[in-house]
Amino acid sequence: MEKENTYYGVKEIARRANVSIATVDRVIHNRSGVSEKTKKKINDIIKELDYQPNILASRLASRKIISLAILIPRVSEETDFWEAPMKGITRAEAEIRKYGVQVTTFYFDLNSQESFNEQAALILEGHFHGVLLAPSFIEASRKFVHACHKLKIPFVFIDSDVPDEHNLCYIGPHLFQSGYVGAKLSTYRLKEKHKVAVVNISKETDSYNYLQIEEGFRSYFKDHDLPTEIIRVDIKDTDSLSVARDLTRALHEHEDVEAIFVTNSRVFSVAAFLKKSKRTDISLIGYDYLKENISFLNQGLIDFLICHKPEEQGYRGLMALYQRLVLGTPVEKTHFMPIDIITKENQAFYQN
Amino acid sequence: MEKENTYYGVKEIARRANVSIATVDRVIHNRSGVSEKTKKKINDIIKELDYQPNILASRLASRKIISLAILIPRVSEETDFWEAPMKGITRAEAEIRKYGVQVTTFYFDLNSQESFNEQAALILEGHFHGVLLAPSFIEASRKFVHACHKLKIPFVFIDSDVPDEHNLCYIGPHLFQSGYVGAKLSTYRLKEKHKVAVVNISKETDSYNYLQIEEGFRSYFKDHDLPTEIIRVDIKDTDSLSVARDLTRALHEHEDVEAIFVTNSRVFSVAAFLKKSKRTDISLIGYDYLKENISFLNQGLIDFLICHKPEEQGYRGLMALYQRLVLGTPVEKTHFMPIDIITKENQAFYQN
DNA sequence: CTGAAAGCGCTTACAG
DNA sequence: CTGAAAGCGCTTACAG
Repeated sequence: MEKENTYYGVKEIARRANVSIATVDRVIHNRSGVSEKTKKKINDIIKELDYQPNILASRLASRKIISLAILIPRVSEETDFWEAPMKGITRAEAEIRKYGVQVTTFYFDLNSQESFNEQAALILEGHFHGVLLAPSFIEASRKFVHACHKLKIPFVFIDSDVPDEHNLCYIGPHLFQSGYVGAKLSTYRLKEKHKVAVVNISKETDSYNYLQIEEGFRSYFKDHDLPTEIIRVDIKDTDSLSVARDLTRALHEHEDVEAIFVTNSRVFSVAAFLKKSKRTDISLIGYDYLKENISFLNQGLIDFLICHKPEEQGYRGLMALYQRLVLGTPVEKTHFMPIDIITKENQAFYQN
Repeated sequence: MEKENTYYGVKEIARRANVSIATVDRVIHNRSGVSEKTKKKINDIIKELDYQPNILASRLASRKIISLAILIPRVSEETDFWEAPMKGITRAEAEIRKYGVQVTTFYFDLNSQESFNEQAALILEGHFHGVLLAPSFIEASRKFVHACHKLKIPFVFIDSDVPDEHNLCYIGPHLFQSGYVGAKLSTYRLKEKHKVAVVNISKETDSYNYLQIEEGFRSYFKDHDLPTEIIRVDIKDTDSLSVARDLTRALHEHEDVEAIFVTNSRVFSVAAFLKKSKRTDISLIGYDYLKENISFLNQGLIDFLICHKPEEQGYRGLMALYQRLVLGTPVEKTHFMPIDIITKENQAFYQN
């Protein structure tokens, strides 16, 4: 019950260095206006005492606001995937608000690179202290983060990565390995024919992300010397009618497809198609814990969903900026999310 | 950049109520010595202003230490499962230490109920403000938590539950459903014979926990009208020799077992046996992300591991006490952990 | 280059 | 039953 830790604070440092606490504060925060001599003296004492600043006191005393910007896709009618990261962001915000952190969210339209650029420009004008973004448009994101880097604004990627940038960190899936897991799950109900389809439903079917996933997917079959034939179906129009049309054609050409792997969360539209066309013989694997997907999972039309904890991505992304800007502690450059496997049986307890 | 929130604190409440902040403080903390009249006046203002106390300031000003006790199994040579919850506990402790929380851990021996009772008695003497425990011995735990309840010490269960107690909350798996998932995973490589074995390796093979898991396991086959025959193997001596001996006997009696489901983390000893006896035809499912288990998973001897985030259980368990004792916010009575499915392919990114 | 003093929003004796 | 004052460990103008 007694307080064992003989805690040393700025006061004790000041006493030992024969200076005022204001000077100690200057040294702690690397502010200018301290002679090299006293600076060294104070730093030595800090080291000796293994001084740990009290963030509570620090944030309480400082009325400085730290403002962060979020740049993510708007939730569309097509998919509410981005609700989950937003939920994580909101949760993190609630936790760090009391430390004087303020968050502003900017939404762009996944179908419009222009909207991304517009919002990015707004952020640049806003003099934020840090940025969290989903770099859905790679080249546009590159330009934007270069500007951030010039302004010394730290930025964090979630959901997908842009390699070789000066980002504070990346928080999201290891896409190749995720595709690899998808392949494994696709093999469970394979029979003699061994034909599977990779289905891409997206305006940008050859974006870096999808290519990574597909590469992982194909590698699994190679690594295991499986005779499986892999066909690829690209569906650029994401509405359900187009999906049904394109799938009808593909399955007509390849009658003996036994499994379909959808590379993103739009697997529900494939499930709906399979249901309508009574093709429950085909096993179906896709992404993300969306209400629609879970419904098809429970109906047995989707066999597996893979999920990368989108909510946690948002949460951790914001906390990484907080760590950097408020606590000043180091942040790991890459944080891969788990590749969670969701089935009908375990879905009820899944945590995004 | 500007501070938008017009924040009202005790000072403003005091001003409006025409009292001192000391009196406001008394009302906020429900301390005695305030007339009903002023109490009501202050409470009304608090409601009107939607006053949210600033925990930073509160913990900074208060030099009160909150001491918590942990009662969990010691890590044994047989299994290092309990390292994970401990890691979570340590992480939570680091986070809340600055709020004046102090944690003391008491270890008991999973093979000795006596050691549990001894440690429990020590905790009762220690005047702790809260307790986190793994109720491995149900009856002994019942007695202990009754004593806690009498002393008004809140307590939290992790890993397994003791129903109908006055616990603050339970954080752990839904055991029935976990067995259900285990059953599903056991069916993947089933062929014509359809015979599976449930293997219990524990001193207490009919503890409540294992029974729950087994019930879930059996229910899956019933629910799906599968003709599967389920045999049960109880192994009371947990060393590898005994396991090998008992398994040899069981597999001799039942030559056509196609899958083995081990109800706890000791699946590695079954894997070792299968490896030695070259029975890679048998598919193997078990529990927990232990080094040894992962090794066998990677060798292909274990097909699936189920995991309930033991580290998170420890973390959340401690945070629940913190929530109750420091923040005073409500805590959910039951928090089921996800039932995670781990394979060779996704294990590298698993988060305990 | 340095320091004295006020203040952040609370809690805690102490006095009445 | 109530209040004045000191203090928690910092930061922030301001003065020199």
